[in-house]
Amino acid sequence: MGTRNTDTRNNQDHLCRAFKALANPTRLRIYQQIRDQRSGEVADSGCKLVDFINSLKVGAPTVSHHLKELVNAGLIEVRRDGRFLTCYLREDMREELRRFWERT
Amino acid sequence: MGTRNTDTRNNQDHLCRAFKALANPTRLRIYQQIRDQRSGEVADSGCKLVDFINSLKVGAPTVSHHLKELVNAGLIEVRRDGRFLTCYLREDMREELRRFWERT
DNA sequence: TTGACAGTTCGACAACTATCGAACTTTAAT
DNA sequence: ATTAAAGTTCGATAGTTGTCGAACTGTCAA
Repeated sequence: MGTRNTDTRNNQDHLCRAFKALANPTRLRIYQQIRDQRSGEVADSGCKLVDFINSLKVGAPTVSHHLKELVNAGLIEVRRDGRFLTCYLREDMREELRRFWERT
Repeated sequence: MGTRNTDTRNNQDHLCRAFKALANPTRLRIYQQIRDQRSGEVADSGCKLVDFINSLKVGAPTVSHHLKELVNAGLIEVRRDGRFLTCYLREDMREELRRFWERT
């Protein structure tokens, strides 16, 4: 014992937190944009946070907050690139979620 | 115009509502149980609501509420079968979500 | 028809969330 | 050194959500 169904339970929480992060329209948009911009012409391009702030209709503090939620859920990661924050997709998480929705 | 990006937008909302429905541990459990019990030995078996009420650690009103959320999100459907409510997975929705997580 | 079980509706309440403006920090350009 | 832009932190507020108990509505079996 000790291990019990810890794996299953953690996995549940894991998935649940991911779904929660995507359960908000603004965050879902941000996530999709990061996902879709990846594999653009410039390799390793990513999305700049400032572009989200300028394009979305919510303020900078709100975008900052949402981004943190996505990071905490393990869906994306953020790196400083000169003056800007750039967002990258976490492929491992994406793969995990893909597996959840796989056909039986 | 008229059509605009209505499709994309609706799709967004659609997905968002699905993720929201799965963003709660109890609801995620219910969904997974329905999904996993489907294709059991007895064809068209489904899960009875009463079993959820007895196995989960939340009360009947709460289970009732959660089930409605899953139905409203289009993830499952519910039919009366004699004295019991039985839950079935909505394969169309599952397919839509599978596509969302597909590899690029 | 009565009783028991299955499930819903309602009102309440605590906890959580999205958003904002204001004030702050950090980074780089001049 | 100044300045400007990028981003964060804080406190407040309005709205949403999960849960419950109590009271209600079926639905079947005896």
